[in-house]
This record gives sequence, C-alpha cells and structure tokens, in this order.
Amino acid sequence: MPELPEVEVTRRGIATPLRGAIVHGVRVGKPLRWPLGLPEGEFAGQMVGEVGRRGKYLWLPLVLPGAAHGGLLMHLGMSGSLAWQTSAPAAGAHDHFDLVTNRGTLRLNDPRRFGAVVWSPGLDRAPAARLLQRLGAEPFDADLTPQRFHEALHQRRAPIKAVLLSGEVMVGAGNIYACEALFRAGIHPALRADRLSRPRAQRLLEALRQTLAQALAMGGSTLRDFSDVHGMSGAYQTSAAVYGREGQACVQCGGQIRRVIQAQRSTFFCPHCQKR
DNA sequence: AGTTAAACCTGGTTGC
DNA sequence: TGCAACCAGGTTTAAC
Repeated sequence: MPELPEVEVTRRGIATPLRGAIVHGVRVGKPLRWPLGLPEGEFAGQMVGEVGRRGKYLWLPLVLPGAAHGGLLMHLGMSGSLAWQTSAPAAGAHDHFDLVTNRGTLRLNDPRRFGAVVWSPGLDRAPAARLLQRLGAEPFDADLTPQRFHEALHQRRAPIKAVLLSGEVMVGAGNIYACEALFRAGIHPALRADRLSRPRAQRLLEALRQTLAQALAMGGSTLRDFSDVHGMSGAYQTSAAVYGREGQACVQCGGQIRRVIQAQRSTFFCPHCQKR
C-alpha cells in the first residue's frame, strides 16, 4: 500500500493530535513484522513529540521527563493504515496496535501484517538505525541535486526500476510511483541505471518529484486498504497513466500498456513512449 | 554486486 | 457454487 505520499499524508494527519499527548498505554494484537521490543507496561506517562518521517517509516518520539526516552518506529507495510480516534471502538480483527493517549487512540489496521511498530531508544540507535541505514536520499532534500542523483545512478548496473524500488539511491517511490515517474520521464524500466545520461537522470528526478508531489496533493493512492487517519481514501490511482493498466491504451500514443515482472514486482510501461 | 527466489500474511478477483 | 490460481502499495534474508 503505502508509498511515501501515503505515509506523509498519514504523518500530517497524526502529528497535530499527537503533539504533546500523554500516553496511557499500548495494546498489541497479532504479531507484526517485528516484536515491539519493550514491555507494554513501559509506555505509561510518556509524552509524544513531533512525529517525523524517514522514507516510508514514521517516527514517534516518546519522552518521559527525567527518565527513559526513545520512540516508536512504524512502518505500514503493504496493507497498513493508521486511524486517529477520540473514542476508540473495540478492536477489529485486523487492528494490531493501539497507542492510547489522554486525547485519543492511534490505531494501526493491517490485514497482511507486513507492517511494524518497533520501540527504539533513538533514530540513530538500534534497532531503528539498522532499519534505516541503507535508505537513500529524501526525494525533496535540496542536497539531492541532479548531478548527485546522476552520480549515484551511475554506480548501479541494475535496471532503473529495480534501483528506484530498492530505495538505496532515493527513498519513497514504491511500485506505483516508480512506474508512473518512469513513464513521465520517458525512460524504459529495464534500462540499466548506469546508462542514464545526465539530462535523462535530471528528467527522471524531476518526474519523481512531480509524481510524488501530485500524489501527496491528492491524498495518495487507495488501491484497497489505504485511508488517511480520518478514514478518507486517496484519489491518485485514478490518474495513473500506466500502473494497473496492462492492455489498455497509452494516454500519450494510444499503444498498449505492457506488464512485465522485475525484481518479483509488476512493472507497467509503454514500450513506445519509454525508450532504452 | 546483481539477480533470483522465498519468506512474512490476508483477502479480493479471475477462471475453470 | 466451489475451489484453485493468481494478484496486491514492502522489505529482509539467503542462495547462486
């Protein structure tokens, strides 16, 4: 489900209600990807700070004045979404984590349970640091210049689609937005990353930023599960040019959109508009 | 280093 | 209607 736009939509939805909230406790349901890493009783009295995001991870800082501090690193996996509820109903079959505060409850719903909630003493400490260590640049970081993007791609021989999905050069683009950005940039997904010319790398960086920004403005994509913290669906998926459109007409040339498998994931592209 | 497969799960859709 | 096969927004780990 959630790629960077969906995670950022979620972050914006929870940051305000959570800022300064006092934790009463947590409730855990079925196991997620990794264990929580701190006994459930340890959270009471901690105050939530400013909710941050790194790639597709959310970071909820927790501070207990004069005592232990750390935070919760959360990932929504493929099917996760967070909801903010001022009065939380009984947990459903797929509600696997609650953060109960004096203001309301933050609830993770995740049918497939590929998501995670992990306590860490800090973003730069284990286990958070280990999970984040291989992440590439944030897409809207000013330090990610076209030149640096090109240089990083130049060191990768894998297909450009696989490099984007790995997140090791730039985080945030998952399967939908990687496909859409490559289409927007006119680049064939099987092209080796180190074969992109400088102008094409620049064009791809611009396409990635435009794609992610547009998706964010539209509230993200909702294929099945995703909704924002108020239960609203995103709208971007209806404006996808290639994703999920195998066999349909290309919006640009009218040719057939094709689907191939790369790195165990479906890649959608237009063979006519996207050049090697 | 790249590529490939398998693993973690549930559920919706498609096709016989 | 039933049931098998395939598909799904992500990421880690292991093996060749």
